[in-house]
Amino acid sequence: MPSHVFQAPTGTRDFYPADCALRRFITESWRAASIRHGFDEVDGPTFEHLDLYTVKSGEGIVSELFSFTRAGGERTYALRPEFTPTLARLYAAKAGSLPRPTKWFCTPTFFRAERPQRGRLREFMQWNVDVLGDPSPQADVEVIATCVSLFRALGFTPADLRVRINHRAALCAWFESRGIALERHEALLSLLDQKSKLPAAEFAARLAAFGFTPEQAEVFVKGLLRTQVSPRSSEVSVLGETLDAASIDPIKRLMSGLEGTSDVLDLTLFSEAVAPLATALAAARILDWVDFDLSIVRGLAYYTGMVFEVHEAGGQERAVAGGGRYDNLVELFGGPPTPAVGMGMGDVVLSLVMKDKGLVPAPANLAEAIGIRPDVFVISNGDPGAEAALMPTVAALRESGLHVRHTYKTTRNVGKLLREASDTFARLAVIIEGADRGVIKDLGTGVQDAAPTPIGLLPAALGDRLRRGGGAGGVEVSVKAPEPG
RNA sequence: GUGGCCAUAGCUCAGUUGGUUAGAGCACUAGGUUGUGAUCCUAGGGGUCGCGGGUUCGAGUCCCGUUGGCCACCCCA
Repeated sequence: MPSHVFQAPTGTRDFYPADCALRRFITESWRAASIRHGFDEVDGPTFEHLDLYTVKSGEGIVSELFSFTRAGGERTYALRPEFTPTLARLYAAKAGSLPRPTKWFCTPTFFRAERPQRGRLREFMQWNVDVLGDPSPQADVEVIATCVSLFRALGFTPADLRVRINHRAALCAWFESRGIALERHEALLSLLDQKSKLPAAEFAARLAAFGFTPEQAEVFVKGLLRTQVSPRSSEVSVLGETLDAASIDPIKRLMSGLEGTSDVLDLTLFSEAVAPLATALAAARILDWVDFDLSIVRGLAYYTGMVFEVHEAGGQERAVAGGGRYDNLVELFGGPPTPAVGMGMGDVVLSLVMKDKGLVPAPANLAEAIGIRPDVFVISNGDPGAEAALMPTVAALRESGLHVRHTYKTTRNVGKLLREASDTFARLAVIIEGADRGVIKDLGTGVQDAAPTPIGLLPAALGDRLRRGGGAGGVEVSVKAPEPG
Protein backbone atom coordinates (compact mmCIF):
# COMPACT_ATOMS: atom_id res chain seq x y z
CA MET A 1 0.00 0.00 0.00
CA PRO A 2 1.37 3.40 -0.90
CA SER A 3 1.79 5.61 2.12
CA HIS A 4 1.25 8.69 0.01
CA VAL A 5 -1.45 9.48 -2.52
CA PHE A 6 -0.46 11.82 -5.30
CA GLN A 7 -2.95 14.52 -6.06
CA ALA A 8 -2.93 17.29 -8.61
CA PRO A 9 -1.56 20.54 -7.15
CA THR A 10 -4.04 23.01 -5.72
CA GLY A 11 -5.97 24.92 -8.30
CA THR A 12 -4.96 22.75 -11.24
CA ARG A 13 -7.16 20.47 -13.31
CA ASP A 14 -6.83 17.02 -14.82
CA PHE A 15 -8.20 16.77 -18.33
CA TYR A 16 -9.79 13.44 -19.21
CA PRO A 17 -10.96 12.95 -22.80
CA ALA A 18 -14.30 14.71 -22.31
CA ASP A 19 -12.55 17.63 -20.60
CA CYS A 20 -9.98 17.86 -23.36
CA ALA A 21 -12.73 17.88 -25.95
CA LEU A 22 -14.44 20.83 -24.29
CA ARG A 23 -11.16 22.67 -23.82
CA ARG A 24 -10.25 22.16 -27.46
CA PHE A 25 -13.72 23.29 -28.50
CA ILE A 26 -13.23 26.51 -26.57
CA THR A 27 -9.73 27.20 -27.85
CA GLU A 28 -10.74 26.37 -31.41
CA SER A 29 -13.70 28.73 -31.08
CA TRP A 30 -11.32 31.42 -29.87
CA ARG A 31 -9.01 30.81 -32.81
CA ALA A 32 -11.84 30.85 -35.31
CA ALA A 33 -13.26 34.13 -34.00
CA SER A 34 -9.80 35.71 -34.03
CA ILE A 35 -8.99 34.55 -37.52
CA ARG A 36 -12.23 35.68 -39.11
CA HIS A 37 -11.60 39.12 -37.63
CA GLY A 38 -8.15 39.21 -39.15
CA PHE A 39 -5.90 38.54 -36.16
CA ASP A 40 -2.62 36.60 -36.42
CA GLU A 41 -1.61 34.05 -33.81
CA VAL A 42 1.48 34.65 -31.69
CA ASP A 43 2.92 33.10 -28.56
CA GLY A 44 5.86 33.46 -26.22
CA PRO A 45 7.59 31.48 -23.51
CA THR A 46 5.59 30.02 -20.62
CA PHE A 47 8.02 31.65 -18.21
CA GLU A 48 9.76 35.01 -18.31
CA HIS A 49 12.24 36.94 -16.22
CA LEU A 50 10.49 38.03 -13.05
CA ASP A 51 11.44 41.65 -13.77
CA LEU A 52 9.14 41.72 -16.75
CA TYR A 53 6.17 41.49 -14.41
CA THR A 54 7.37 43.82 -11.67
CA VAL A 55 7.99 46.59 -14.20
CA LYS A 56 4.31 46.96 -14.85
CA SER A 57 2.72 45.82 -11.62
CA GLY A 58 5.32 46.54 -8.94
CA GLU A 59 6.88 44.24 -6.37
CA GLY A 60 3.49 43.52 -4.88
CA ILE A 61 2.74 41.23 -7.78
CA VAL A 62 5.42 38.75 -6.78
CA SER A 63 3.27 37.04 -4.15
CA GLU A 64 0.73 36.30 -6.87
CA LEU A 65 3.28 34.63 -9.10
CA PHE A 66 4.90 31.23 -9.30
CA SER A 67 8.51 32.32 -9.39
CA PHE A 68 11.68 30.27 -9.16
CA THR A 69 15.42 30.28 -9.52
CA ARG A 70 17.26 27.54 -11.36
CA ALA A 71 19.41 25.42 -9.07
CA GLY A 72 22.77 27.13 -9.12
CA GLY A 73 21.41 29.98 -11.20
CA GLU A 74 21.09 33.61 -10.29
CA ARG A 75 18.19 34.94 -12.31
CA THR A 76 14.66 34.68 -11.05
CA TYR A 77 11.94 33.57 -13.39
CA ALA A 78 8.17 33.50 -13.15
CA LEU A 79 5.54 31.38 -14.85
CA ARG A 80 3.55 33.82 -16.94
CA PRO A 81 0.49 35.19 -15.14
CA GLU A 82 -0.70 37.17 -18.18
CA PHE A 83 0.33 37.85 -21.74
CA THR A 84 0.46 41.62 -22.00
CA PRO A 85 4.11 42.06 -20.91
CA THR A 86 5.20 39.36 -23.34
CA LEU A 87 3.12 41.00 -26.04
CA ALA A 88 4.72 44.36 -25.38
CA ARG A 89 8.16 42.73 -25.45
CA LEU A 90 7.44 41.01 -28.76
CA TYR A 91 6.08 44.19 -30.28
CA ALA A 92 8.83 46.45 -28.98
CA ALA A 93 11.52 44.17 -30.45
CA LYS A 94 10.17 44.48 -33.99
CA ALA A 95 8.06 47.59 -33.83
CA GLY A 96 9.79 49.22 -36.75
CA SER A 97 8.96 46.44 -39.18
CA LEU A 98 5.45 45.62 -38.05
CA PRO A 99 2.37 46.77 -39.93
CA ARG A 100 -0.06 49.27 -38.50
CA PRO A 101 -2.26 48.18 -37.09
CA THR A 102 -0.71 44.96 -35.84
CA LYS A 103 -3.47 42.54 -34.80
CA TRP A 104 -2.35 39.62 -32.67
CA PHE A 105 -4.08 36.93 -30.65
CA CYS A 106 -3.05 33.94 -28.56
CA THR A 107 -4.74 31.23 -26.47
CA PRO A 108 -2.07 30.05 -24.04
CA THR A 109 -1.92 28.76 -20.47
CA PHE A 110 -1.28 31.10 -17.55
CA PHE A 111 -0.37 30.59 -13.90
CA ARG A 112 -1.31 32.60 -10.84
CA ALA A 113 -0.54 31.71 -7.24
CA GLU A 114 -3.94 32.69 -5.93
CA ARG A 115 -6.27 30.82 -3.65
CA PRO A 116 -8.65 29.09 -6.03
CA GLN A 117 -12.37 29.80 -5.92
CA ARG A 118 -15.30 29.73 -8.28
CA GLY A 119 -14.10 30.89 -11.68
CA ARG A 120 -10.49 31.27 -10.59
CA LEU A 121 -7.83 28.61 -10.71
CA ARG A 122 -4.05 28.61 -10.53
CA GLU A 123 -3.65 27.28 -14.05
CA PHE A 124 -5.99 28.34 -16.80
CA MET A 125 -6.17 29.25 -20.44
CA GLN A 126 -6.82 32.76 -21.59
CA TRP A 127 -7.64 34.19 -24.98
CA ASN A 128 -5.84 37.45 -25.67
CA VAL A 129 -6.72 39.78 -28.54
CA ASP A 130 -4.81 42.99 -29.15
CA VAL A 131 -4.68 45.74 -31.75
CA LEU A 132 -1.44 47.71 -31.69
CA GLY A 133 -0.71 50.96 -33.48
CA ASP A 134 -4.28 52.13 -34.06
CA PRO A 135 -5.63 54.92 -31.81
CA SER A 136 -9.10 54.99 -33.35
CA PRO A 137 -12.39 53.96 -31.75
CA GLN A 138 -12.67 51.47 -34.59
CA ALA A 139 -9.78 49.57 -33.03
CA ASP A 140 -11.56 49.58 -29.66
CA VAL A 141 -14.65 48.24 -31.33
CA GLU A 142 -12.76 45.66 -33.35
CA VAL A 143 -11.59 44.05 -30.13
CA ILE A 144 -15.08 44.06 -28.66
CA ALA A 145 -16.62 42.83 -31.91
CA THR A 146 -14.23 39.88 -31.99
CA CYS A 147 -15.30 39.06 -28.47
CA VAL A 148 -18.99 39.31 -29.40
CA SER A 149 -18.36 37.21 -32.48
CA LEU A 150 -17.20 34.42 -30.21
CA PHE A 151 -20.28 34.72 -28.04
CA ARG A 152 -22.53 34.50 -31.06
CA ALA A 153 -20.63 31.47 -32.34
CA LEU A 154 -21.12 29.72 -29.02
CA GLY A 155 -24.84 30.41 -29.09
CA PHE A 156 -25.06 33.28 -26.60
CA THR A 157 -27.46 36.16 -27.19
CA PRO A 158 -27.51 39.73 -25.87
CA ALA A 159 -30.01 38.46 -23.31
CA ASP A 160 -27.32 36.14 -21.87
CA LEU A 161 -24.26 38.36 -21.79
CA ARG A 162 -23.73 42.11 -21.64
CA VAL A 163 -20.68 44.05 -22.71
CA ARG A 164 -20.35 46.84 -20.17
CA ILE A 165 -18.26 49.72 -21.40
CA ASN A 166 -16.76 52.70 -19.70
CA HIS A 167 -14.27 55.30 -20.86
CA ARG A 168 -11.52 56.31 -18.49
CA ALA A 169 -10.55 59.51 -20.31
CA ALA A 170 -14.12 60.66 -20.80
CA LEU A 171 -14.99 59.83 -17.22
CA CYS A 172 -12.05 61.81 -15.89
CA ALA A 173 -12.81 64.71 -18.21
CA TRP A 174 -16.29 64.75 -16.83
CA PHE A 175 -14.98 64.64 -13.27
CA GLU A 176 -12.82 67.62 -14.09
CA SER A 177 -15.72 69.52 -15.60
CA ARG A 178 -17.46 69.01 -12.28
CA GLY A 179 -14.53 70.58 -10.49
CA ILE A 180 -13.09 67.41 -9.02
CA ALA A 181 -9.36 67.86 -8.69
CA LEU A 182 -7.13 65.57 -10.70
CA GLU A 183 -5.46 64.08 -7.63
CA ARG A 184 -8.84 62.87 -6.37
CA HIS A 185 -9.73 61.00 -9.57
CA GLU A 186 -7.94 57.83 -8.59
CA ALA A 187 -9.78 57.66 -5.28
CA LEU A 188 -13.07 58.22 -7.05
CA LEU A 189 -12.33 55.55 -9.64
CA SER A 190 -11.44 53.13 -6.90
CA LEU A 191 -14.71 53.97 -5.16
CA LEU A 192 -16.65 53.27 -8.34
CA ASP A 193 -14.83 49.96 -8.64
CA GLN A 194 -16.02 48.99 -5.16
CA LYS A 195 -19.62 49.76 -5.95
CA SER A 196 -20.81 46.17 -5.96
CA LYS A 197 -19.11 45.43 -2.63
CA LEU A 198 -20.48 48.35 -0.66
CA PRO A 199 -23.96 48.81 0.77
CA ALA A 200 -25.86 51.25 -1.40
CA ALA A 201 -26.19 53.81 1.41
CA GLU A 202 -22.49 53.80 2.16
CA PHE A 203 -21.63 54.02 -1.51
CA ALA A 204 -23.88 57.07 -1.85
CA ALA A 205 -22.39 58.63 1.24
CA ARG A 206 -18.88 58.25 -0.08
CA LEU A 207 -19.90 59.66 -3.45
CA ALA A 208 -21.34 62.69 -1.68
CA ALA A 209 -17.80 63.47 -0.56
CA PHE A 210 -17.00 64.06 -4.22
CA GLY A 211 -19.89 66.43 -4.65
CA PHE A 212 -22.45 64.10 -6.16
CA THR A 213 -26.06 64.49 -5.17
CA PRO A 214 -27.99 61.53 -3.76
CA GLU A 215 -29.89 61.41 -7.04
CA GLN A 216 -26.68 61.12 -9.01
CA ALA A 217 -25.38 58.54 -6.57
CA GLU A 218 -28.46 56.51 -7.36
CA VAL A 219 -27.39 56.49 -11.00
CA PHE A 220 -24.01 55.13 -10.01
CA VAL A 221 -25.66 52.52 -7.81
CA LYS A 222 -27.83 51.30 -10.63
CA GLY A 223 -24.70 51.26 -12.71
CA LEU A 224 -26.33 51.43 -16.07
CA LEU A 225 -27.60 54.73 -17.31
CA ARG A 226 -30.13 54.62 -20.09
CA THR A 227 -31.47 58.00 -21.01
CA GLN A 228 -34.53 58.50 -23.07
CA VAL A 229 -33.67 60.73 -25.96
CA SER A 230 -35.94 61.98 -28.66
CA PRO A 231 -34.30 62.96 -31.94
CA ARG A 232 -36.56 65.98 -31.98
CA SER A 233 -35.67 67.08 -28.51
CA SER A 234 -33.40 70.05 -28.23
CA GLU A 235 -32.30 69.22 -24.71
CA VAL A 236 -30.68 66.21 -23.22
CA SER A 237 -29.92 65.73 -19.56
CA VAL A 238 -27.48 63.27 -18.14
CA LEU A 239 -27.13 62.67 -14.44
CA GLY A 240 -29.58 65.49 -13.94
CA GLU A 241 -27.37 67.99 -15.71
CA THR A 242 -28.44 69.57 -18.92
CA LEU A 243 -25.86 69.14 -21.61
CA ASP A 244 -24.74 72.03 -23.73
CA ALA A 245 -25.44 72.31 -27.42
CA ALA A 246 -21.98 71.10 -28.42
CA SER A 247 -22.56 67.88 -26.53
CA ILE A 248 -25.97 67.28 -28.00
CA ASP A 249 -24.79 67.45 -31.57
CA PRO A 250 -22.90 64.15 -31.59
CA ILE A 251 -25.88 62.50 -29.91
CA LYS A 252 -28.12 63.61 -32.71
CA ARG A 253 -25.63 62.43 -35.30
CA LEU A 254 -25.52 59.11 -33.55
CA MET A 255 -29.29 58.85 -33.40
CA SER A 256 -29.72 59.61 -37.06
CA GLY A 257 -27.23 56.92 -37.98
CA LEU A 258 -29.05 54.23 -36.12
CA GLU A 259 -32.04 53.27 -38.14
CA GLY A 260 -34.20 50.65 -36.59
CA THR A 261 -32.80 50.99 -33.11
CA SER A 262 -34.81 52.08 -30.16
CA ASP A 263 -34.56 55.67 -29.14
CA VAL A 264 -33.46 54.53 -25.71
CA LEU A 265 -29.71 54.87 -25.75
CA ASP A 266 -26.97 54.55 -23.23
CA LEU A 267 -25.53 57.97 -22.82
CA THR A 268 -23.46 57.45 -19.76
CA LEU A 269 -20.21 59.32 -20.10
CA PHE A 270 -21.54 60.98 -23.12
CA SER A 271 -18.89 63.15 -24.65
CA GLU A 272 -17.00 63.72 -27.83
CA ALA A 273 -14.84 60.77 -26.84
CA VAL A 274 -17.73 58.38 -26.44
CA ALA A 275 -19.94 59.29 -29.36
CA PRO A 276 -17.49 58.00 -32.01
CA LEU A 277 -17.19 54.80 -29.99
CA ALA A 278 -20.93 54.35 -29.99
CA THR A 279 -21.06 55.07 -33.68
CA ALA A 280 -18.42 52.43 -34.37
CA LEU A 281 -20.26 49.94 -32.18
CA ALA A 282 -23.36 50.54 -34.23
CA ALA A 283 -21.45 50.14 -37.48
CA ALA A 284 -20.07 46.83 -36.21
CA ARG A 285 -23.67 45.81 -35.52
CA ILE A 286 -23.03 44.94 -31.90
CA LEU A 287 -24.66 47.89 -30.17
CA ASP A 288 -27.38 45.58 -28.87
CA TRP A 289 -24.77 43.74 -26.77
CA VAL A 290 -23.44 46.88 -25.16
CA ASP A 291 -24.29 48.96 -22.11
CA PHE A 292 -22.28 51.88 -20.85
CA ASP A 293 -21.56 51.39 -17.19
CA LEU A 294 -19.96 54.01 -14.99
CA SER A 295 -18.73 51.47 -12.48
CA ILE A 296 -16.53 49.54 -14.88
CA VAL A 297 -13.10 50.74 -13.89
CA ARG A 298 -10.83 47.68 -14.08
CA GLY A 299 -8.10 47.37 -11.50
CA LEU A 300 -5.39 48.44 -13.85
CA ALA A 301 -3.66 51.73 -13.51
CA TYR A 302 -2.50 51.62 -17.12
CA TYR A 303 -5.82 51.80 -18.93
CA THR A 304 -6.06 55.13 -20.70
CA GLY A 305 -9.34 55.12 -22.60
CA MET A 306 -12.13 52.69 -23.23
CA VAL A 307 -12.45 49.86 -20.71
CA PHE A 308 -14.95 47.02 -20.77
CA GLU A 309 -16.02 43.85 -19.04
CA VAL A 310 -18.42 41.16 -20.13
CA HIS A 311 -20.82 39.88 -17.50
CA GLU A 312 -23.68 37.48 -17.40
CA ALA A 313 -26.86 39.50 -17.82
CA GLY A 314 -28.15 38.27 -14.47
CA GLY A 315 -24.94 39.22 -12.71
CA GLN A 316 -23.95 35.64 -11.86
CA GLU A 317 -20.33 34.54 -12.03
CA ARG A 318 -17.44 36.89 -12.33
CA ALA A 319 -16.45 38.78 -15.47
CA VAL A 320 -16.23 36.54 -18.53
CA ALA A 321 -13.88 38.90 -20.30
CA GLY A 322 -12.28 42.26 -19.79
CA GLY A 323 -10.01 44.70 -21.52
CA GLY A 324 -9.48 48.20 -22.73
CA ARG A 325 -7.14 50.73 -24.23
CA TYR A 326 -3.60 51.12 -22.87
CA ASP A 327 -1.80 53.66 -24.99
CA ASN A 328 1.36 53.89 -22.90
CA LEU A 329 2.06 50.25 -22.19
CA VAL A 330 4.38 49.40 -25.07
CA GLU A 331 6.49 52.40 -24.22
CA LEU A 332 6.67 51.17 -20.63
CA PHE A 333 8.34 48.02 -21.92
CA GLY A 334 10.90 49.84 -23.97
CA GLY A 335 9.07 50.16 -27.27
CA PRO A 336 8.08 53.26 -29.22
CA PRO A 337 4.95 55.16 -28.19
CA THR A 338 2.20 52.89 -29.45
CA PRO A 339 -1.54 53.15 -29.00
CA ALA A 340 -2.96 49.76 -28.13
CA VAL A 341 -6.21 48.11 -27.15
CA GLY A 342 -6.82 44.54 -26.08
CA MET A 343 -8.78 42.09 -24.05
CA GLY A 344 -8.51 38.77 -22.25
CA MET A 345 -10.99 35.96 -21.70
CA GLY A 346 -10.31 32.95 -19.48
CA ASP A 347 -11.58 29.45 -20.06
CA VAL A 348 -12.73 28.95 -16.47
CA VAL A 349 -15.50 31.53 -16.24
CA LEU A 350 -16.42 31.00 -19.88
CA SER A 351 -17.01 27.30 -19.18
CA LEU A 352 -19.12 28.14 -16.15
CA VAL A 353 -21.27 30.55 -18.11
CA MET A 354 -21.66 28.05 -20.95
CA LYS A 355 -22.89 25.52 -18.41
CA ASP A 356 -25.18 28.10 -16.80
CA LYS A 357 -26.81 28.77 -20.14
CA GLY A 358 -26.91 25.16 -21.32
CA LEU A 359 -24.53 25.93 -24.17
CA VAL A 360 -21.99 23.18 -23.59
CA PRO A 361 -22.40 20.97 -26.66
CA ALA A 362 -23.42 17.35 -26.12
CA PRO A 363 -20.55 14.86 -26.53
CA ALA A 364 -21.52 13.98 -30.10
CA ASN A 365 -21.69 17.64 -31.06
CA LEU A 366 -18.34 18.32 -29.41
CA ALA A 367 -16.78 15.45 -31.33
CA GLU A 368 -18.22 16.83 -34.55
CA ALA A 369 -17.15 20.39 -33.80
CA ILE A 370 -13.52 19.56 -33.05
CA GLY A 371 -13.21 16.98 -35.80
CA ILE A 372 -12.68 13.79 -33.83
CA ARG A 373 -15.67 11.77 -35.06
CA PRO A 374 -14.44 8.45 -36.47
CA ASP A 375 -15.09 8.01 -40.18
CA VAL A 376 -15.55 4.27 -40.05
CA PHE A 377 -16.11 1.59 -37.43
CA VAL A 378 -15.13 -1.82 -38.76
CA ILE A 379 -16.96 -4.90 -37.51
CA SER A 380 -16.38 -8.59 -38.18
CA ASN A 381 -19.42 -10.82 -38.11
CA GLY A 382 -17.35 -13.66 -36.69
CA ASP A 383 -16.94 -15.61 -39.93
CA PRO A 384 -13.36 -17.03 -40.00
CA GLY A 385 -12.64 -15.28 -43.28
CA ALA A 386 -13.97 -12.03 -41.92
CA GLU A 387 -11.89 -12.38 -38.76
CA ALA A 388 -8.74 -12.73 -40.84
CA ALA A 389 -9.68 -9.76 -43.02
CA LEU A 390 -10.58 -7.43 -40.15
CA MET A 391 -7.22 -5.93 -39.22
CA PRO A 392 -5.85 -5.74 -42.79
CA THR A 393 -9.01 -3.86 -43.72
CA VAL A 394 -8.59 -1.48 -40.79
CA ALA A 395 -4.98 -0.92 -41.84
CA ALA A 396 -5.90 -0.31 -45.47
CA LEU A 397 -8.55 2.21 -44.52
CA ARG A 398 -6.13 4.05 -42.26
CA GLU A 399 -3.57 4.10 -45.07
CA SER A 400 -6.18 5.87 -47.17
CA GLY A 401 -6.30 8.58 -44.51
CA LEU A 402 -9.53 7.69 -42.71
CA HIS A 403 -10.13 7.76 -38.96
CA VAL A 404 -10.89 4.09 -38.33
CA ARG A 405 -11.92 2.27 -35.20
CA HIS A 406 -12.73 -1.33 -34.31
CA THR A 407 -13.78 -3.20 -31.22
CA TYR A 408 -11.50 -4.62 -28.58
CA LYS A 409 -14.26 -6.81 -27.21
CA THR A 410 -14.39 -10.53 -27.83
CA THR A 411 -18.06 -10.64 -28.68
CA ARG A 412 -19.05 -10.82 -32.33
CA ASN A 413 -22.65 -9.96 -31.61
CA VAL A 414 -23.28 -7.51 -34.42
CA GLY A 415 -25.97 -5.66 -32.48
CA LYS A 416 -23.64 -4.97 -29.58
CA LEU A 417 -20.83 -3.92 -31.89
CA LEU A 418 -23.08 -1.52 -33.76
CA ARG A 419 -23.99 -0.09 -30.39
CA GLU A 420 -20.31 0.41 -29.68
CA ALA A 421 -19.83 1.99 -33.11
CA SER A 422 -22.70 4.34 -32.39
CA ASP A 423 -21.21 5.22 -29.00
CA THR A 424 -18.04 6.41 -30.70
CA PHE A 425 -20.15 8.68 -32.96
CA ALA A 426 -18.64 7.00 -36.05
CA ARG A 427 -20.13 8.18 -39.34
CA LEU A 428 -20.12 4.84 -41.11
CA ALA A 429 -19.87 1.19 -40.14
CA VAL A 430 -18.51 -1.67 -42.22
CA ILE A 431 -19.56 -5.19 -41.38
CA ILE A 432 -17.01 -7.61 -42.80
CA GLU A 433 -18.97 -10.65 -43.91
CA GLY A 434 -16.19 -12.83 -45.25
CA ALA A 435 -12.64 -12.80 -46.58
CA ASP A 436 -13.59 -10.73 -49.59
CA ARG A 437 -16.51 -8.45 -48.79
CA GLY A 438 -18.04 -6.02 -46.34
CA VAL A 439 -21.33 -4.18 -46.20
CA ILE A 440 -21.47 -0.44 -45.50
CA LYS A 441 -23.96 1.07 -43.10
CA ASP A 442 -24.57 4.79 -42.61
CA LEU A 443 -24.79 5.24 -38.85
CA GLY A 444 -26.36 8.65 -39.26
CA THR A 445 -29.35 7.57 -41.31
CA GLY A 446 -29.38 3.91 -40.27
CA VAL A 447 -29.45 2.89 -43.93
CA GLN A 448 -27.40 -0.17 -44.82
CA ASP A 449 -26.31 -1.06 -48.37
CA ALA A 450 -28.35 -3.80 -50.00
CA ALA A 451 -25.24 -5.39 -51.47
CA PRO A 452 -21.77 -5.85 -49.98
CA THR A 453 -18.71 -4.08 -51.36
CA PRO A 454 -15.62 -6.05 -52.45
CA ILE A 455 -13.08 -5.61 -49.68
CA GLY A 456 -10.44 -4.15 -51.98
CA LEU A 457 -12.81 -1.38 -53.03
CA LEU A 458 -13.76 -0.35 -49.48
CA PRO A 459 -11.22 2.49 -49.10
CA ALA A 460 -12.41 4.17 -52.28
CA ALA A 461 -16.08 3.47 -51.62
CA LEU A 462 -15.97 4.75 -48.05
CA GLY A 463 -13.92 7.79 -49.00
CA ASP A 464 -16.41 8.60 -51.71
CA ARG A 465 -19.33 8.10 -49.32
CA LEU A 466 -17.79 10.44 -46.76
CA ARG A 467 -17.05 13.12 -49.34
CA ARG A 468 -20.69 13.07 -50.34
CA GLY A 469 -21.64 13.73 -46.73
CA GLY A 470 -22.45 10.21 -45.68
CA GLY A 471 -22.73 9.69 -41.95
CA ALA A 472 -23.12 13.39 -41.38
CA GLY A 473 -26.38 12.88 -39.58
CA GLY A 474 -26.97 11.57 -36.14
CA VAL A 475 -25.73 14.62 -34.31
CA GLU A 476 -26.96 18.14 -34.29
CA VAL A 477 -24.20 20.61 -34.73
CA SER A 478 -25.00 23.52 -32.50
CA VAL A 479 -22.01 25.57 -33.47
CA LYS A 480 -23.34 28.35 -35.56
CA ALA A 481 -21.74 29.36 -38.78
CA PRO A 482 -19.78 32.58 -38.64
CA GLU A 483 -22.00 35.48 -39.33
CA PRO A 484 -21.63 37.44 -42.51
CA GLY A 485 -19.30 40.38 -42.31
C1' G B 1 -2.42 35.40 3.47
C1' U B 2 -7.69 35.23 6.59
C1' G B 3 -12.43 32.82 7.62
C1' G B 4 -16.64 29.19 6.95
C1' C B 5 -18.41 24.42 4.98
C1' C B 6 -17.07 19.64 3.11
C1' A B 7 -14.21 14.65 1.92
C1' U B 8 -17.83 6.81 1.62
C1' A B 9 -16.80 2.56 -5.40
C1' G B 10 -15.26 5.84 -12.03
C1' C B 11 -20.12 9.09 -11.14
C1' U B 12 -24.52 10.41 -7.81
C1' C B 13 -25.40 8.99 -3.03
C1' A B 14 -27.29 5.70 1.49
C1' G B 15 -25.02 4.10 5.84
C1' U B 16 -29.99 4.98 12.12
C1' U B 17 -28.01 7.40 19.63
C1' G B 18 -20.26 4.46 17.40
C1' G B 19 -21.45 -2.49 17.20
C1' U B 20 -21.12 -8.47 13.14
C1' U B 21 -17.31 -9.81 6.46
C1' A B 22 -19.49 -1.23 4.12
C1' G B 23 -24.65 -0.85 0.40
C1' A B 24 -27.77 1.07 -4.03
C1' G B 25 -28.37 3.15 -8.87
C1' C B 26 -25.66 4.48 -13.07
C1' A B 27 -21.15 3.25 -15.57
C1' C B 28 -17.72 -0.69 -16.78
C1' U B 29 -16.43 -6.13 -18.11
C1' A B 30 -18.27 -10.97 -19.69
C1' G B 31 -22.27 -14.07 -21.34
C1' G B 32 -27.44 -14.83 -23.30
C1' U B 33 -31.71 -13.74 -26.55
C1' U B 34 -28.38 -18.66 -32.77
C1' G B 35 -26.00 -11.08 -37.34
C1' U B 36 -28.23 -4.78 -36.84
C1' G B 37 -27.53 0.40 -33.08
C1' A B 38 -33.84 -0.35 -28.29
C1' U B 39 -35.54 -3.00 -24.12
C1' C B 40 -34.40 -7.09 -21.17
C1' C B 41 -31.99 -11.31 -18.38
C1' U B 42 -27.59 -13.42 -15.87
C1' A B 43 -22.77 -13.15 -13.87
C1' G B 44 -18.49 -10.28 -12.52
C1' G B 45 -14.55 -6.72 -11.26
C1' G B 46 -14.12 -2.34 -8.32
C1' G B 47 -14.12 1.15 -2.15
C1' U B 48 -11.11 -0.23 4.05
C1' C B 49 -14.69 4.89 4.02
C1' G B 50 -8.73 11.49 1.49
C1' C B 51 -4.28 10.72 4.73
C1' G B 52 -2.07 10.41 9.88
C1' G B 53 -2.85 10.17 14.99
C1' G B 54 -6.17 9.88 19.31
C1' U B 55 -10.63 8.34 22.49
C1' U B 56 -13.08 3.46 23.02
C1' C B 57 -13.95 -3.43 24.27
C1' G B 58 -15.23 -1.62 19.30
C1' A B 59 -15.13 4.26 14.60
C1' G B 60 -17.12 5.37 8.02
C1' U B 61 -19.80 7.28 12.49
C1' C B 62 -16.52 11.22 18.15
C1' C B 63 -11.69 14.48 18.82
C1' C B 64 -6.96 16.63 16.84
C1' G B 65 -3.73 17.36 12.82
C1' U B 66 -2.82 17.25 7.65
C1' U B 67 -3.93 17.23 2.36
C1' G B 68 -7.48 18.44 -1.11
C1' G B 69 -12.22 20.60 -2.71
C1' C B 70 -16.05 24.35 -2.46
C1' C B 71 -17.49 29.42 -0.92
C1' A B 72 -16.32 34.38 0.70
C1' C B 73 -12.40 38.16 1.88
C1' C B 74 -7.68 40.22 -0.26
C1' C B 75 -6.42 40.62 -5.27
C1' C B 76 -7.94 40.43 -10.00
C1' A B 77 -2.95 41.65 -14.81
